[in-house]
Amino acid sequence: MAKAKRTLKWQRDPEGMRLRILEAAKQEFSAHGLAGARVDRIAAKAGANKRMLYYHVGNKDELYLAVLEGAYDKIRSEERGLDLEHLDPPEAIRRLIEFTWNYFLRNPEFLSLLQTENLARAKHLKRSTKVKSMHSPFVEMIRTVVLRGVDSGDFQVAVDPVQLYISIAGLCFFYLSNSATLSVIFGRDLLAKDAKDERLSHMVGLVLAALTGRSTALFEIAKAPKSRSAVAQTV
Amino acid sequence: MAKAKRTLKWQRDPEGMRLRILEAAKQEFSAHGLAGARVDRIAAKAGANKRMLYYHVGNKDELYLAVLEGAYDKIRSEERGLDLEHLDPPEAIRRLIEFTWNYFLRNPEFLSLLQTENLARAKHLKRSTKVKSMHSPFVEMIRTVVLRGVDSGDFQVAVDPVQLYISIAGLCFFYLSNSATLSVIFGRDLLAKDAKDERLSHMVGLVLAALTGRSTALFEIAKAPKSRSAVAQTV
DNA sequence: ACAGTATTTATCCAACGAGTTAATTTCTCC
DNA sequence: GGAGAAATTAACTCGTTGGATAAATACTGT
Repeated sequence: MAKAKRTLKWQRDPEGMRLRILEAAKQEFSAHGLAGARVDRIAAKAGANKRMLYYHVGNKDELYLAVLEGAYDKIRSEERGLDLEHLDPPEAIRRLIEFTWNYFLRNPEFLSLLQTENLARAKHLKRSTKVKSMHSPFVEMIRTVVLRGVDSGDFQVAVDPVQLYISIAGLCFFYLSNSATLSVIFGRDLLAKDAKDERLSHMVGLVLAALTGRSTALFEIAKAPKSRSAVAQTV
Repeated sequence: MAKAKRTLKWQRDPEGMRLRILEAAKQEFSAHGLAGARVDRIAAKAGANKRMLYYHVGNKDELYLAVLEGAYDKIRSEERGLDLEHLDPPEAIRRLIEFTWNYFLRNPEFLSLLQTENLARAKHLKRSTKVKSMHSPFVEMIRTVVLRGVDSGDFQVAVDPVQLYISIAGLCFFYLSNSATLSVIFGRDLLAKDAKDERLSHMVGLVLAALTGRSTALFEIAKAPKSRSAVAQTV
C-alpha cells in the first residue's frame, strides 16, 4: 500500500502556490473585508493548507498588505501603457476616463480593497514602502496632458492633476463601489448595461465640458444614448 | 449597609438608553465595519450591559440596520431643509454641493457606514422598507432645479437628476472617504484646511462649468484660492 | 541511495465573541 | 406596602478562528 504513489502528489511549485494564495486572498479580502475574511477559507480556495499561508506569505495582516500592494501595482502598471502623450489633450482625458471606468468594472475587487483599506484609515498601507514610489510618474503623466491642453487652447484652466485624477476616479469609483446601495435607494439597477453606458457618457461629458469650457464636447455626447423619460440625459 | 442607597441608581430611561445604544453602535460600526465591530464594545460605550442591546434593539444585524436607517434618515431630512426652490439654478447647485461636502465632513461615520454596507453589497439595506421611500422627494427636488435651469437658459442640458446627484456625491465622497489612502499614495495631506478648501472650489467649478457651459463660473472660483506651485489650480 | 532541506499535512488550543439564562433591582399602580 | 411588570446585571455556553506544533512527504545534490 506504500509503493503505488509514484505520480507526483504535490508538483512542488512554491511560486505558483504563492500566487494562488495571493489570488485567493484577494477574493476573500475583497468579498469580506479584513475582519470578515477567514484564513481557512483563503487556504481552501487556494487549494492549500492553512499552514501554507504562514509559510509562504505571513500572517493575516501581511497577507492583506501583499494583496493590497499587488492591486496598486497592477492598475498603475496598466496605466503606464495608456500612452496619453500621443493624443490630443481632450482625447487623452477621455481615454483616461474610459480606462479608469473599464478598469474598475473589470476589477471590482480593487474597489473593495480600497474601501476596506480606507475603512482602516490606511493603517496598513502606511507601512508599505513600495506603493508610495509608484505614483509620481502617474501624476506627471496627467500634468503633462493638462499643460499641453492649456498651451493648445483646448483647456481653459491648468487644473491640478491630482485634483483632476481624484475627480475622475471619484466619478467612476463612487458609482461602482456604491452601486449596491444607490440602486436600492434610487430604485434603479445601476449595473444594467444601459445604465453603465449612460454613466460613462455622463462622466466624459461632465469633465470635458468643464475643462474645455465649451459644451460642444458635452452635446456630442448627449446625442448618443437615446433612452429614458424625456427629461434628463447625459452630462 | 442596605438602607444607604436611596438615590436612584439606574434612572430607568428606556428611550434614552436606546438612543445611547444606537449612537455607540454607530461609532463602533463606522470605526470597524460590521464584522470588525464588537458587541461588547458597543455596550461598554453606551454605558450598558451587553444584554441591553438585545433587549432594546436586537441582535448585531438588527442593530446595524437600525444604525444605517438612522443615518439615511438624518441626511435626507437635513437636505429637505435646503430650500433650493428659491435660489436661481446655478446657486442652488452650488448650495447642494456645499451642503453635501460639509455634511460629509461633519459626519464621517456616515461615509464609513455606506462603505461598509456597499462592501456587503447592500445585503442589509435591501431588507429595509423605510429607506426606499425617502428618496423620491429628494430626486424630484433636484430635477426641478435642473429643469428651471434649462428654462432660464442657465443650463445647457437637462441632466438626469440621479446622475447629477451621484456625480456630486461621488466627487465629495471619494475624496473624503478615500483621503487616507489618497494621502499616502500622493504624499499630500488631503485633510489639511487648504486642501479641503481647494477641493470644494474644484468641485463647484467643475460641475457648474459643465452645466452652464460657460467657464465663467469656473474662473470666478479659480481666483479664490491662491496657493500651490504656479501650475494647477481649481477645476 | 542517502542526507539534508524545502514543502506540505494533520491536529491542537487558547482566546474571543455572539448570544442566552436566570437572578436582581427599580418602577408603577393599586 | 406589596404584587407584577419593566429594566438591568452577572455569569455562562458554545461555536469559531487565528495561530502554533510537530510529524510526514517530496525534492536536491552528491
